[in-house]
Formats: sequence, structure tokens, C-alpha cells
Amino acid sequence: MIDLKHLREDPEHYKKGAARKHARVDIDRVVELDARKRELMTKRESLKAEQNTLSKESGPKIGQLAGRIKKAVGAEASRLQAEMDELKAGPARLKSEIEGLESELAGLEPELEKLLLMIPQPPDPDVPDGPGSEGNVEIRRWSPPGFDPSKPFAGQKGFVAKSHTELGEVHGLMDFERGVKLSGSRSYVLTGDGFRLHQAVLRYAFDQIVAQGFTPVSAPSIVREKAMVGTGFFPAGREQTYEVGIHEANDAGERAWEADGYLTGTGEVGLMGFHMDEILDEDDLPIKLCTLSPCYRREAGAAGKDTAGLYRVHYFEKVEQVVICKADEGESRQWHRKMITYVESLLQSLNLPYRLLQCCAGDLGQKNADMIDVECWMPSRGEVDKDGVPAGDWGETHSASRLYDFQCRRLNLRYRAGGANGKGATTFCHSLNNTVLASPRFLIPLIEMNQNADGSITIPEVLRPYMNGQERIG
RNA sequence: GGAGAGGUGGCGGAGCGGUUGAACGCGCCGGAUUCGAAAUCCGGUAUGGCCUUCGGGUCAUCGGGGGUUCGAAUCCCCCCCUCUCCGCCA
Repeated sequence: MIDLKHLREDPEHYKKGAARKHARVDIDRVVELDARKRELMTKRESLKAEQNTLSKESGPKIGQLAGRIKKAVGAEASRLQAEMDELKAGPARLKSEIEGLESELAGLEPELEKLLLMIPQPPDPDVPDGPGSEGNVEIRRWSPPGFDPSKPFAGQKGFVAKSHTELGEVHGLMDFERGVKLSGSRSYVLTGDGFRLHQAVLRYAFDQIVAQGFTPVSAPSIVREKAMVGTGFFPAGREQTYEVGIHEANDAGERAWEADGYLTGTGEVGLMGFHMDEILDEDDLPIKLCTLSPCYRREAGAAGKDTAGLYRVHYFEKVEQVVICKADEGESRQWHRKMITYVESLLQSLNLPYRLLQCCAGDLGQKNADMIDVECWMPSRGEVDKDGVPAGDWGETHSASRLYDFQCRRLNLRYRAGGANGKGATTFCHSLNNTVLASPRFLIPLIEMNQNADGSITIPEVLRPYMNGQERIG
């Protein structure tokens, strides 16, 4: 949610922001509706004030009269009744006027509300413009000694890389056929060491981020609509989300469907929704939370894209981190950089080549002011040559977002300056979130980069404690 | 799933159609007293919106949303949540 007051003062800022994100929202209409709404409110309130004054004045009198009317008879009763009717007439006249204004207000509020929820957070000035993910700009890259992603895999390793799906089949790590049988497209089954490696790397990442001072939180992954709207995933991302609910027969005896929950596509929803509608103490900030949660995504609109393998699936598990901090741009930016360094050290400890991308305005979601993606090198991706050997390519594994107070406004998540007993004003917090590790997508670089000439897979040293000391697969 | 009870300020707890934005108690803040503290006494102590000549004014909010009424914390309807008992169950 953007700051309506700020939009009123500087609508151009939000128009430009929306244009940079290629979002179509009618800012002028918002300004118009807002102005009209305030005009109506001011009128209604002064009428209400008048009505309240009158009511306070005549109220007790009406009460007394009512009592006397009960006891009175004949002409006395009708005289008192007339007196009471006159007293009632004053506030009653105001009532119809107020009702008129209120019905007009009720008419425009849903439209205003709907538009407000769709206005994107403007990208920061230092975020480059661009059409979409193809406009993202590489910031830096890292590779372990002895491997350079810009050179062919075979030339460096002495053998042609197998894809994770090939390796998976050889070692019985995953089963796509049965996954589809069970669950349809983009489904998979992890088996044997595949499942173990999946759990090992998630648990390793989880332990690493907990060691960085993040509080582990296991929050629900079926949430109410309010949490989806609050975290900024609804209404825009509704078609990406699975609904859960109960089938009941309606009055006509038909099977009626009512959604009463939504499967979250990221642990971010549970972590940020955790403090929804709260006023935190300034002393308690920053709040650093992490989770390991199931993630469900419809992948609507991605038909035909990345259909093979573990890259784009409907269900996965993810270790996620969020930071809720003071409304200070400097602090916010500092946490953004810090979260990325956690990921970098994680990837370095696993010896996986990666690069950082500054996402361009066109690739930012509605809620982000800034986003840094991390991509790992995946030998099975990229263009395929005449011998059928893929060139390898970067694939997104992480995404770190900086949101200012956009999300906390929606969540109504504030803090009070001056600590627990302080008398300071309340302010919306800033929020940030980042992937720590998402699997099974992460198994792609993990398996493919650790494969050996004989087809075996070396388990990185840091993961061995999570694999009962096992050093290799195959 | 069945039956019942209930949701009021930071907390406890009154009120159940009109000077109630809400008694009283606790907590918290400021002051007095004190060498200092405890105790005591006095005062203060919600959030959000709109307007503002920046002094303030005003509206809304007693789980949420509608309704009745000149007037609703109080009456009616729908929803959400909590608790108790029974049933079922990883």
C-alpha cells in the first residue's frame, strides 16, 4: 500500500513509478476519488457534529417526555406527543442529508480501495529501467577455484555434464513420471538420496541463518485472505495461488465452493503476517525471522516454460528470511546488503558459482522498491549445440527484496518510537525478505556441479553431517 | 461435528437505549512529599481519518460487517474468534 497523503502531494512520482514497472493504474482517478471522498467526509462530519449536539441536548428531554406520555391521558398525552415529535424533528432532518452523503461515499469507496491496492511501490531512483528479467544488470560473480562458468564445462572438467534429470535417473534420486501420475504437470517425487540431499541442504541453510541471529518460526502455510492482501500478494497475484476450502451443497442442492484459505507461495507470508496489526516497541527492532516452509505456486501463465526437471514446480520447500526494521532508508539498505552476504557465504561454502543481478524496474514485483537476484550456474540450461550438449546458463535461485513501508502499511504493522513505554508517534516499519535456500530447484546446481566423470556425485563437505557422513552418491 | 458460554482501553473488570470514549482497580508517565527510596497524595495515560488561522476543531472505533432508532458498547441479523462439555482423531 502506498501512502495516499504522499500520492496526493506528488501523483507524478507514482505515475512514473507505475510506468517504470509497466503497470497500468489510473492514478488520476485515484486523486479524483480521494478528493471527492474527503469533500463528502468533511460535509458529513460537520452534519454529524450538529446532529450529535442536538441529540445530546434533546435526548434526555425526549426520554423524560416518553415517561410522561406513558402516564398521561387524553389531550395531555397528545400535547406531550406533539412536543416530543418536534424535538425529534431537528436531528431527523439532518439524518436524511447525512444518509445521502453516506450512500455516495459508499459508492466510491470500493473503487478507491481497489485502485489503491493495485498501485505499485515506485522503484528506487538507483534501480535501472528495463523491460523485464532480460534487463537485469550483473553486479558481480563468484566462482570456486578451478571452475569458470564462461568456459565450457567439458573443457574444464574433462567430461560432458549430465543434467540433474539424467543423474537423478541413474541414481534413483527423483521420479517425474510417477510425480505426474500422482499430481499432474510440474510434479515430481524425490526418492532415496535425492530426498535426503533435499532435506540436508535445506536443514544446512536453516542452521546457517539461525546462526546469524534469525529467530526460527514455523508459521501456517494456509492463511486467510487478509494475510495475502497484507503481505502484498493479493489482489494482483491471486491467479498464482491455490485456494483451499470446503464443498457444500447450496440451497439449490448444487455443489457450492467456498474458499476459506490460501496456500502460501512463500514463507514470507507467514513471517510477515506474524506481526500483522501490531504496534511494536522500537527497542524490539530489528526483528529477524526465518522459516522453513512448504511453498505452493500455480505457475499460471508460465505454460510451456521450464517444463522439464526440477526448475519450475508447483510445490517446493524454502528457507526464507525477513527483516522488520525502523523506517530508515539507510538501515533498510544495510539489511538488504547483509541478507545477500548471508546467501553468498552459504553458496561459497557449497562451492557453487553464482552471480548477483540488480533487477531492473520492469522485473520488480508490485511491492518492491529494489530487488537483487542471485543466480547459480546450471550446466544443463542454456542453448544446446549440434551435439546436443547444453552450454549451461545461470538460473535464479534467490531473490532479495527491499520494500520500505509498502508491505507494513498493508499489514498495519507499526512501531512506537521511544520503546515500550515511550510516548512517541507510531510509524510503519520497513520490511525486507530474501530466499535463504529453495529446494528442489537448488538440487539442480548442487547435483550438476558436483558430478564426476564416472557419473557419481560428490556431496559437499558441509552437507555430509546432514547425510550421516555420506561423501558421495553412486 | 453436537451442546452451551463469551469477546469492552496496556491488563483485570463494570455498563446492557441518551451528559459513556467508556465507572472502578492494576499497570505506566509526570509532579508533590523524602537525603534517597518505599508508602501516600495530586495530575495525566487509546488508535485512526478529515479540517486547521497549528491554538485546536471534528468524526469514527467497545471482535468484524450490516440493520433498527432522533440517538447504539447497550436491541436485531450475518461473519470471525475464544472458552467449557461431549464426540472424533494424526
